[in-house]
Amino acid sequence: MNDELSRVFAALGDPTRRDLVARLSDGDATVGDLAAPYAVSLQAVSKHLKVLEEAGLVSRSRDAQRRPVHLEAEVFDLMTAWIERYRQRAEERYQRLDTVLAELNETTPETDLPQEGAAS
Amino acid sequence: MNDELSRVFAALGDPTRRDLVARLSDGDATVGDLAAPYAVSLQAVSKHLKVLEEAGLVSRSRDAQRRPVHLEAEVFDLMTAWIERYRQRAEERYQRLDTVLAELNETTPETDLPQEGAAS
DNA sequence: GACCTACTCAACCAGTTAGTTGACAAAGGG
DNA sequence: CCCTTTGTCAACTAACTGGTTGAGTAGGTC
Repeated sequence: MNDELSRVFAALGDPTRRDLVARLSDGDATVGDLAAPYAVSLQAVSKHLKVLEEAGLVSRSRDAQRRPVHLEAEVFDLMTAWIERYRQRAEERYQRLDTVLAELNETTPETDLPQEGAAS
Repeated sequence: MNDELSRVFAALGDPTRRDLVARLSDGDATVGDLAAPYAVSLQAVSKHLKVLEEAGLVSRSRDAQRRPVHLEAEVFDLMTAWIERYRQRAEERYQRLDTVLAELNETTPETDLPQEGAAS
C-alpha cells in the first residue's frame, strides 16, 4: 500500500470508514461524537480515523482536549479522475465495436455470412 | 467485507488490481496475457482476478482452455455515485459557511471583536 | 491415447488489519 | 491540586491478504 490512490481506495473499502466520511460531510465532529453510534470501542474508531488521515481524506485540529475531525474532499478528485479515465476508455471501445457491428450490418443486410473482402 | 461497495473499493485498493483494470479497459484478455508483465506467479494473478470478479468489476467467459476476462465498467457508477454524493454535501456546507462569513463581514465591517448580541 | 496449454484449487506462510484492554497524556473544572 | 473529559499509545489476538508451490482439470494437438 504505497501510493495515495491505493490508500484512499483501501480506506473506503471499510464500511465503518465510509460511514465516518458520510457523517463528516455534514460537518466537523470530535472523535467521541463520531464513535458514539458504533458498537466498537473509541480506540477502534480512533484507529479508523488515523487510516482516513493517512489517506488524506481527513485532517485533525485542536480545541482544548478535543480533536475535531475535518473532511478533506479534494482527495475524492483523485479517485474520480482514475475511475473516469478507464470508464471512458471502456466506453470508447464499446462505441468502436458498435460502429463496426453497424457497418457490418449495413454492408451485409441480407446475410449473416462473412464477406470475402471483409477484414478478418 | 459484506456489501458490494466495500468489495469494489477494497479491490481497487491494490495497485496490481488497478493495473489489471486499466489494461482491461483496452479490451478483453486471457489470464496468461494479463499475468505476463508482472513479477508474480500466474496463480497470484488468477487470485487477483477472482477478487475483481467477486467485486463485480470483471466477468469471465470460456474459449476452449482460455478464460477471457472482461471489464464490467457499470460498477464504476456505484463508486462515483457514492463519492459525488458526499463531495456535494461537503461543498454545499462550504458554500453555506462562505455565505455566513460574508454576511458577518457585511454587518460588522469596522471591527473584528465579537458583538454582545452575537451567538457564541 | 500421450502430451501440451491454460488455468484453477488446496495448503501453507508471512505480513497486515480490525478489534480488544490497559495505561498514559493533555486540558479544563471543581 | 485532584478529578473528569477526551483522546492517543502499546501490546496482544484472531482473521484476512497476497504471495508461494504442487497437484489437478479442461480442452485442444499430434
